[in-house]
Amino acid sequence: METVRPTLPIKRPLRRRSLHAEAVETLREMIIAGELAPGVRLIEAELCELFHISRTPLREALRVLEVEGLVDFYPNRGAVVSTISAEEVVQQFEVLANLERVALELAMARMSPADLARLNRMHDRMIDLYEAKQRRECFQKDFDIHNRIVALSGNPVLRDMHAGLMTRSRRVRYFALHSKSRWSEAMSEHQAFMQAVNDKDVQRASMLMRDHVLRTGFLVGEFVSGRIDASPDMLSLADQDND
Amino acid sequence: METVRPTLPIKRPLRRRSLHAEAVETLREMIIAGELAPGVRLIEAELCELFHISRTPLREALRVLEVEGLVDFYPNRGAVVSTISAEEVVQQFEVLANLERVALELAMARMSPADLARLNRMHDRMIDLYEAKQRRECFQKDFDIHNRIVALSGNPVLRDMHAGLMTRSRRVRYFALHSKSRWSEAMSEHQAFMQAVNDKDVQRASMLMRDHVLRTGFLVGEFVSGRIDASPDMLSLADQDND
DNA sequence: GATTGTATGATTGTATGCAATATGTTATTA
DNA sequence: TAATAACATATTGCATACAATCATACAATC
Repeated sequence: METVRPTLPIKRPLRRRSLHAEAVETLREMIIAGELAPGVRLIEAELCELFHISRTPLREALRVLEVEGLVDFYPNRGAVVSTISAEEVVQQFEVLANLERVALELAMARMSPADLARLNRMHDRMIDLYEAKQRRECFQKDFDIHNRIVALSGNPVLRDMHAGLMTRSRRVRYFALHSKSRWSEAMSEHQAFMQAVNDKDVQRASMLMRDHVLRTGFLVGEFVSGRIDASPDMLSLADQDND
Repeated sequence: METVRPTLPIKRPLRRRSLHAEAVETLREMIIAGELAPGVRLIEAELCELFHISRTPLREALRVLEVEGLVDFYPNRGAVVSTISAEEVVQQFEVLANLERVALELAMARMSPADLARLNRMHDRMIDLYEAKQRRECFQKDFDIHNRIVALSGNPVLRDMHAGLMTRSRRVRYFALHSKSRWSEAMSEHQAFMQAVNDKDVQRASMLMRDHVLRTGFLVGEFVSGRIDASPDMLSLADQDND
């Protein structure tokens, strides 16, 4: 029999992360933020200089982003930030909508009363922010609520899949709430499915959730395809930067 | 008006693929086939020698497989073939089941009568193979039917996501049909949802599909966790190799 | 004038070498 | 003897160098 030695609790993350991992993260953020716009060529030498790393870890980072769908490779000609067509946006949101629908079904079956109470608080807080016209914070809370519901599904595979799809569509997602009318519409939809959640009406709640996300996707798709353009109705998130 | 010149048909791919892409594909197949078992250490130098390539493209390949979930990296200590816990199997199948449920809903809304006819033919063929005890072929047809339904959803994003999840779970999936009783049960479930499909009962069909896949996942999970082991009921696919 | 051939520079694809880190073994000390 | 230290080895992380490929410009040809 072996002596049971006390081991260190868990390997401390505290590790200097690898250069390629840093590069992945930074590039991903730059792409999502639009700092690297769709279609932009990613020339290895330039990025190497920017990050002060060599091509080896940089190339590994680009491969990762390729699998994630943020970068397209053209053999022997390099990488570009992937473009998203309106069609693909709609397809992504169709999947996203159904993932969230399923997530809500699972969440309603699994979450505790405390979880539900917290979700209601998040929702109420979002409505407050809406009424206070705190657009940026409201937008963030909306985002948090969706992610929270996915987390409450209790399925990490589902969560990861959802997160991956969100990453790919986040670049264009904020378009959806650029219109005041859509904003209020979205709030109503949230009200509706939260009502169903509290009524324990799984069928109704999950359908309302799906349709809510589908509607968002439809509008984002319209925007991307240029059928909706800047109008007096538009409001920018940027003009809230000074708070 | 321009003269209509005969143009070359379509852009031929005809490109020599890169070493890293070849490595990804080969390694992926080796892992899925179980040739590289879960937990096996992947030492770069060894794989380089095996493939006759240098470490640079090999490392890129490993990064891709990491994102795909087939390989785990331990910083400064290398890569191993990822292991799948019973818990994760169940989670994967829970998502897979719901993706196929959604796929069937969409497919039923979108597919043509010809598509439906073809699906019915595939199903009938599978049943024939089952009754002829052509296990390997029946298994393959089952697989094809599921993939066909996902394709009929008309959503490439959904298709890719499904394919990715299938890749990760395919390593253990064949366990599911190792039992004769499960095999016949699975055929009944196929019969049932195909009946609902032909009845245009979307709700019923999609639920039957989901439950069919969930049940498969449950059994695979039991198998992986060791609660089901080799029994007289088991039948191997291998003993059909000589056909 | 449009097409084809050729040269040049830019960029990617791959191989290799060195430094950093982890693991295992032996020596040392309390 | 148990713990620690010191060293040796194996392996990864990264940087660099070279080869292959592509884009562009310009000359040659019909």
